[in-house]
Formats: sequence, structure tokens, C-alpha cells
Amino acid sequence: MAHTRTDPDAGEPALTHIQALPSWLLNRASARGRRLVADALAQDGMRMPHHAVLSAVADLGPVAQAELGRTTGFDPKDMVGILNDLQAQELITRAPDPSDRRKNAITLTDEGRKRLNRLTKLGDEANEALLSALSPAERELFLALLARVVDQG
Amino acid sequence: MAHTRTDPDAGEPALTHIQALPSWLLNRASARGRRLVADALAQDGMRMPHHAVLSAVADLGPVAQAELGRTTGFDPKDMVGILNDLQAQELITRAPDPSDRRKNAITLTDEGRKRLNRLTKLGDEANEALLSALSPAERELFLALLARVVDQG
DNA sequence: TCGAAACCGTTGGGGCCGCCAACGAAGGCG
DNA sequence: CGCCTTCGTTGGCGGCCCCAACGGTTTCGA
Repeated sequence: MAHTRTDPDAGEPALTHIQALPSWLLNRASARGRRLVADALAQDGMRMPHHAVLSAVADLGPVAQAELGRTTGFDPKDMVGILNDLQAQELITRAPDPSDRRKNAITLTDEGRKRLNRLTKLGDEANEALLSALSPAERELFLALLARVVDQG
Repeated sequence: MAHTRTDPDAGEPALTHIQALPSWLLNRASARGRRLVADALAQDGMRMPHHAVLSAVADLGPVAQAELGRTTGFDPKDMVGILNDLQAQELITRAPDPSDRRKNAITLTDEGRKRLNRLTKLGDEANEALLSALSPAERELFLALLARVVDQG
């Protein structure tokens, strides 16, 4: 089939073609989102993974690190570092689980809950800015399509 | 306004909230796209930046590295490595520009053009798979919305 | 019951990507 | 001639993602 293809030189420029690909646009949009969120969370001295893990701890009450890793998708190796940071700021506590001495029971502190509320607000604002070019109806449509692209494993 | 806010515990779980944010979904979609494209290009022993730079060289004929960096958005530091790789495989040539001895004139070789055609095909197929959950009309709509999210600087 | 298998947290390592700083060489311009 | 800019190159940093291995612990089946 290659021998019947139109010569690429006759068509659109190769670079234009690449930069219009979904993967390219998604990369750029994702990068913009990460930057916006990272800058917002940085106002509170925190990073995205920390916010995610803090949220997971809030939901799952006393929970083991491995369980946190499964629900958030973070590597166990990285989870150690994230929890170290959170623990150093006394946003979570790491206590041995008496019923299973392999596990650490991770719990949210009061300070952690306050911090989570602030972070959630900052993250929401950043996401609002991310989609500020779209109307509410368009945002809903965009997110629905995006979810289908993501979930189609 | 914070004192009138509904208690977060009464609403949706914090982790669910985060994972439904546009920034989170965009990150996941972008990661999937990068993985699909990377795997596809790897069949031809190449990576995404190399494909992009090869495309830019094809478009811009003999061109300086700095110019390539500007049009593709890659850091000059990274451009050096990419061009080294491409040159090692004899897909491009790096010749001193006689009219400006600071510049390297980057040119596509015949082998580079063949390789670019293969890579473009592989990249297109990967992107087709990336959006395979959407109908043609939905893809068009999705890309239009995505472009607006990206371009709104 | 006791040994194999699985799971836990931790450490170490690596790859990709985006970005910045500095340098010598070369050109532009007063 | 000096001054500023640009060019390619080297070196380095930080974030994010993933894999391998190890000692300690639990589980489950032979």
C-alpha cells in the first residue's frame, strides 16, 4: 500500500501533522494542567501526589500503604517518600497495625484535614482555570469524551 | 465562605473528587497516548522526540538546530542528543552553514525520509487506537475542544 | 506443623521529560 | 574596535513513572 500512497511532500507539512495528533495535543493539555495545579498547590507548599495521597487517606481512614498505592496508582517506592513528607509535616500518622504487623496504619491528623481542604480548593481553582476557555456545557461534554478515552483500557 | 461550606466528609469522597478533575483525566489520557505512541515507534527503534524532530527537518529543509528547537519546543540541550541519535543512524546530516559559521545546517537524508514515512504511519495508527472509543464525529469534537484548552495560553 | 508462597514496607536504581546555567565560538552593530 | 546577541554544547536539577531485590510477616496447603 505504501507504493500507492500520496507523496508526503505533496500533502500537509509533517510537523503540522504531528502537532495536530491527539497524543500531541493531550500531552500539551496535560502539561498545562500539571503546571497550573502544581503552581496552585505550591502556594501551600505541596505537590500533586501528596494531595492525592492525602485525599486517599481521608477517604480510607486507617489504611495500609500498599492499599493506598493500589487506589491511587502510585508506586510503593514513591509512596514511601510521599508519606515521609506528609508525616514530617504531621499531616498523617504512621502506626504499626496490631492485627497485621506487616502493615502501617496511615491516619489523617486534624492538621492534615485542614490542609486537605485548602489543597482541594486550590486544585479546584486551577482546574477551573484549565478549562476556562470552555462553557459549562462544553466542559461537561469534554470531560465525558475524555473519560471514555481514558477508561477504554 | 469557608464556614458555610458543606463539610467535605458529607460530600463525595476526596479521592473520587480528585480523580474526576480535568487535570487528572488529562494526565491519564496523555500517559496512555504517550505509551501507545512510544510502543508503536519502538517497533521502528525510535522515540517520540526523534519523530517530531525528523518531521521538522523534513519541513524546514536545511535548518539550524536553534530553529528546530523553537518550532518543536524542545530544549536546545535535548535537541543535541536527539540529533546525535538521528545522525548516528544517518537519518540526518549535520553540516556547518557557510553563511553563518555558528549554525549547523540539518538536512534529511533519503534514508531519513523513508524512516519518517514509516514512523508517521506508526504514529497515526497509535493515535487511531488512542481514540478508538470515539466515533469520527466525536473525535472531531473532542479534538476541537482539546485544541481550545491547549491554545488558551 | 511446618515449609512454600504471597504480601508488607523499604531501599536502590533507571528512564523520560522539561527546564535552567554556563561556556567558547561566531556574528551584528555601534 | 568593544558590546551584545545568537549558536551549539555540556552539565546539572526536579518531577514523575516503573522495576528489582531484600528482610520481616502472614497465609495456606502439603
